[in-house]
Amino acid sequence: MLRLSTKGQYGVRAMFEIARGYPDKPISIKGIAERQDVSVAYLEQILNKLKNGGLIRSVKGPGGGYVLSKKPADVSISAILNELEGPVAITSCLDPEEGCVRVDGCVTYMLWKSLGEKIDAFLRTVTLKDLASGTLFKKNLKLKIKNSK
Amino acid sequence: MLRLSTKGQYGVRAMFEIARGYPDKPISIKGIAERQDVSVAYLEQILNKLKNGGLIRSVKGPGGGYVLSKKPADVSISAILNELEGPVAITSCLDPEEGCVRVDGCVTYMLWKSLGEKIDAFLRTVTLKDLASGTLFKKNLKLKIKNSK
DNA sequence: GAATACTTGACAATTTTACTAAGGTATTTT
DNA sequence: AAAATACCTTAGTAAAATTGTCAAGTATTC
Ligand code: FES
Ligand code: FES
Repeated sequence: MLRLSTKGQYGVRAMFEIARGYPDKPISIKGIAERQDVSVAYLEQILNKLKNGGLIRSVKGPGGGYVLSKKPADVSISAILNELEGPVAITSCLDPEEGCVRVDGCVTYMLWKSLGEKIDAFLRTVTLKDLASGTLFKKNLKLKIKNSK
Repeated sequence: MLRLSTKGQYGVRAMFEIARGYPDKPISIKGIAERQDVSVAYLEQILNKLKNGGLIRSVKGPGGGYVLSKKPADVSISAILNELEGPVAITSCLDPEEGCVRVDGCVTYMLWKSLGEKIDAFLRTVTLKDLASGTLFKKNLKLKIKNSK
């Protein structure tokens, strides 16, 4: 359950590739497609959204591609997914564009709200730099050791 | 993003209703349907799964319904969702029934794995008793006060 | 002007979701 | 025994979302 769409997944992987060229080497869609095994046409869609969201900028012509707008340490996974799929909203009741008439007195409202906040809080702490440096793996390892004690 | 299906949502709300009859008052599908605004036919499907998973047992005949197998404090949201929709698996790569050939060297694998673990850890801490007592709201409130300090 | 590479919008196949329908079984009450 | 209550099980289905593809652009460089 709670599956993330491929668009979100591919988007993060594409952003990781683009981060590798920061700050001055544009990364082409073709290059990303090859290294991450995703079709060029699909990536076009995804990168376009990220560009409109201001996370990356594009360089046309030969040698062109995409470049990160901010340094990798300042681009969180939350920001990427937010642009591609909107904010975390476990239920339609929590979606700013939908809402729910039962909110008052609904026993599960706070549950899904809290969960959503926890998820986003985590995603805000992880950046493209973390992906590149493997920080996440180390963090996770530390947690496990702590828990098994 | 990361929407939970209505099946999972309704399932939790149904379990909350059933918890109210614990330990000896069976709650009928019809009653749940009325109080939670969900169709009887759909609930039948959902409760059947929960029954097969051993979370509830059924009492047939007039005055019958469903009863929790364990006390509310011992039934976590994680257990309910697990039965209805399987374990948390942010990507197909993390799904025990699917997997992924790219796992080695994939920079996002640990990211989705960690997120999934965090989500499940949270859902394991929340029980039906918490829903009924509003514990969650208080917990959340405390967190907010702490963070705003 | 030829090659490279991003841009945009439409569209189609597939899968998942969110149910409905219908007939059956078990239990209790009268 | 019969009627009423309530769970049990499978099948089907319409709508929505997902997961892409396709084609015809525009801009830049060499
Ligand atoms: S059903 Fe919408 S808030 Fe609970
Ligand atoms: S793509 Fe499957 S593990 Fe990264």
